[in-house]
Amino acid sequence: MLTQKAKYGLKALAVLAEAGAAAPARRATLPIHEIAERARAPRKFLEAILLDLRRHGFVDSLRGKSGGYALARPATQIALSDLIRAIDGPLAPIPCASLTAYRPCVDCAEPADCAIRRVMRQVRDATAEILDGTMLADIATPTPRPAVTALLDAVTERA
Amino acid sequence: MLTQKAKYGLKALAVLAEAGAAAPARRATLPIHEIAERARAPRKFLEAILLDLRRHGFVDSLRGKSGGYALARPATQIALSDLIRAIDGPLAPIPCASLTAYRPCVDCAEPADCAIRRVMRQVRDATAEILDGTMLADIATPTPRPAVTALLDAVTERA
DNA sequence: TCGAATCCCCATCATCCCGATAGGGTTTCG
DNA sequence: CGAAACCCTATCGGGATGATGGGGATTCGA
Repeated sequence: MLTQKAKYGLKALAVLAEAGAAAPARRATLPIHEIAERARAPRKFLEAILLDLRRHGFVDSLRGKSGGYALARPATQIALSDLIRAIDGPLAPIPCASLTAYRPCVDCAEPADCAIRRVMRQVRDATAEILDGTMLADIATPTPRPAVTALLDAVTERA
Repeated sequence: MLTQKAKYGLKALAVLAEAGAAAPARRATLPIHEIAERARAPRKFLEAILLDLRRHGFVDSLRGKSGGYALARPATQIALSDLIRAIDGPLAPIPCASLTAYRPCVDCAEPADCAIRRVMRQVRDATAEILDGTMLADIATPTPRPAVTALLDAVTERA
């Protein structure tokens, strides 16, 4: 399960990406109350999340009046997988199926023989492939055009 | 995350499937202490899980002396996806991306426009495809043959 | 220089889930 | 009858989750 925290984090950074796309000249810096409003996230809670994302190097912060948060890198270079890992931890359904944070199971005799691990590794790989390939820029909607998004949705709906 | 509960459940049913494969004549019925031992699961905890799986129709139980649990259907007809859904709930990372248990997000304006939902739907679909296609029989090891499993593992390892 | 806006940090909180155990009731076989 | 098994309910500690509050530090702009 994606936690609410990670979801707010994604939405917040998407907001930043959108603001950046609107004014490509310099990096958009938004104060937290504005991010919170646009992302529909509780202000105080979001604050903790953004602090965390700053420590992880996803955003830069500017203190003092007219301060705020900005993306540390271009939105085309921030993969959702990294973001989610930073907030929620490994993508794999179980630790023994993780590549980035492998930990053996206590209740399994031979990890190499474990069929469950093998299946969960497949799930992890499939998930990682999607999330590695989806950048922040891909989920930031420059300006929502109803006709296009409805069409796109119909396609994904069918899958 | 796959809960420990679901993992024990999978392992327990795999044990049942293995016992059934060893003696294909009639369905194997094993007492819980034996299942617990082979699956390396705490006996009492497993009891609650198997009770639950019975209510969901995955296993039949026999009461009284020389009783036990048996698969309600052939192991080739029980998909991991159904098992996991029964114990852990929806496969989708977020409720609004679930097919079998859709619930709209409170913090999203237009579900149809939500890019996060779209990505998570992809993840869900990929996960479901793997788990729908993997049957209990696929994770039950009839008799472990080290050479073969090592080879298989090398393949999945590379992925 | 002052003050307001902002980020920064810590502590706390209620609630729920997770993993597990205890104890006793009911059924059935031998 | 009695032993072995399933069945059910209650409980419990610990940790994660989703927040909120208060107050300190920093900086811009008037």
